[in-house]
Amino acid sequence: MSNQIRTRIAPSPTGNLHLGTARAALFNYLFAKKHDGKFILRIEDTDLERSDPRFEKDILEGLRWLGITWDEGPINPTQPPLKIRGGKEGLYIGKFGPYRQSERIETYKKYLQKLLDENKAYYCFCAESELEKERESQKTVGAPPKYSGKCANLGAQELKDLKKQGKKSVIRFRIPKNRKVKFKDLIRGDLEFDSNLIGDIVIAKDLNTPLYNFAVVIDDYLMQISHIIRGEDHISNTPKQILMQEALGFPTLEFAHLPLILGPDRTKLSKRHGATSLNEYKKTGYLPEAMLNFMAFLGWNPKTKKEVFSKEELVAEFALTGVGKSGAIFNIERLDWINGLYVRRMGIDKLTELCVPYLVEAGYIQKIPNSKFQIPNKFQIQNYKMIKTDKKISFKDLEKVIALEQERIKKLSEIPKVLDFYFKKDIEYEPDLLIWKKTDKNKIRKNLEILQKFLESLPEKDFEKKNLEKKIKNLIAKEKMGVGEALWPVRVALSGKQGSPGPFEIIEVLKKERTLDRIRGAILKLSKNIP
RNA sequence: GCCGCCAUCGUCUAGUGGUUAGGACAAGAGGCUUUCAAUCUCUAAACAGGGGUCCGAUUCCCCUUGGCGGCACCA
Repeated sequence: MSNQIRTRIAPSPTGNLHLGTARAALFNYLFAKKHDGKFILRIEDTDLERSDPRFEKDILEGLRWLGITWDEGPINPTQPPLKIRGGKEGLYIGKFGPYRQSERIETYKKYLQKLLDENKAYYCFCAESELEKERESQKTVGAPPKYSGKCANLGAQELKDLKKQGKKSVIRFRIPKNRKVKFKDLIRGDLEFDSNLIGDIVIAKDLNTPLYNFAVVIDDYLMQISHIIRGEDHISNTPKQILMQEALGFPTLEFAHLPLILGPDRTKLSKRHGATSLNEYKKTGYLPEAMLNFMAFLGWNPKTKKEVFSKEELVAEFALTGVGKSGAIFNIERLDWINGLYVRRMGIDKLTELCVPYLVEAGYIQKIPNSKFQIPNKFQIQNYKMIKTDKKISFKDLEKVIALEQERIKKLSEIPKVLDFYFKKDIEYEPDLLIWKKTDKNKIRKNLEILQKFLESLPEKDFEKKNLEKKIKNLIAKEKMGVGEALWPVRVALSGKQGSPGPFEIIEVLKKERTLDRIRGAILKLSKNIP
């Protein structure tokens, strides 16, 4: 069992789920699954000041949204899948909750005491301001900024006195001198650090307040993590952690440092580059499958020409050897492309379901109470009322409307804007937009009038794309109108847009009455516009 | 400043001691078409520089340059 691959993601709940963290989670997940191992989630909330349950919730929900599930954790005592516990907030997703460092303080205390007893760690009473000054002066001399070791060898009496005075202290780990710390990074190869360049690091504020570098070492050991896959920004923490593992008698483990995700200016992706939280992308209407596919290619590639991967395919193909060494710029155009791809491939019922919230938010539709029903093996759907026109719309009709734009949108949030012509009562546009190329205005108006009359004569049931297209095309030929001169103005009259779905498709969803209203409106506009 | 990591089209990248240096996104041109989108075809676009090693380096080594990361009583 000890040979089992076990990976983990260890986010701190001091912010929403960052893209970098999500990608690291994905790589850890893929690596574990590929090798029939376990993937673990551990919330690193040792910094109580900055940690917030809200962020923990965001992290868990984000991972769940992506379909990155963890295989261990405290068992959910209350069966519902997503539940906020009273008192201390926490939540479970599926069967397991996350491990939380804040709940393991006693464990760390034991090991902290052990290091102290063995004189591998010591109390330090230096004030922060003192240390800062020290670092400053070291920098000006060109020396590596590190702790001087002032408190490293305090006598027992001295220590007692300082404690008695109530002087504030922290616990430092004694970094062994003259050590070349070597380790093999699975992505970068052999790496080496000189221990003399590392100062004795603070591993806890006190026995009950461990700090990151210490808690990670303990947990990775106790949770039997086999591979640490994390961002490149942790490379320089690695020698410290290895030295601590040695001091505690823990076996060492494998490391793999991922290239960073960069902003367009090639610096580590951060807020000033725009959205860095996964939930912002979710809100914009990126699909989890697309997000996953996109993130996997940030630093990894399958060495084949295949670009589109499901989660299962990623698991099958993933290998650490396919991970590159240099940072990758977060290229949103590529994300848009791949998201559009997934939008186009999606079943229309599912797509419609996902678009509804955006239409609700835009104030176009609202739920009709008690109209819910279940699609077998799928999800609950319901009917809606269109706010602007005060008409009902069934889920089926809504599907037809969304389908108009399925191949035109890149992300779900675009849907209200491109479909406003359907949900609004009246549309606004410049009369000149009705003019096809350089066609004469009167000609355009005449064409519209011919089409108007023709449509008026048609029964409601003929307002169906295939049928209608044939009939109108016949009419155009018969009247010798010219396809563009006839169809462009109709399309504009119906959509009010430079670009939109075709006129027949729009007519089908708009139906007879609304179609004719709009054509009449267009004719009126053109008449007014004549000098 | 110190330590470390990295370096192929604008971007993500494949690749090799001898290649027309390949693909994708984006860009441009064209086809289809009433518009947009989708789709199809085509075009332009890269081995940071300098030394070695070698018959031969984009590839191996060194240096330079550049970029980035870390250097907390954050993680």
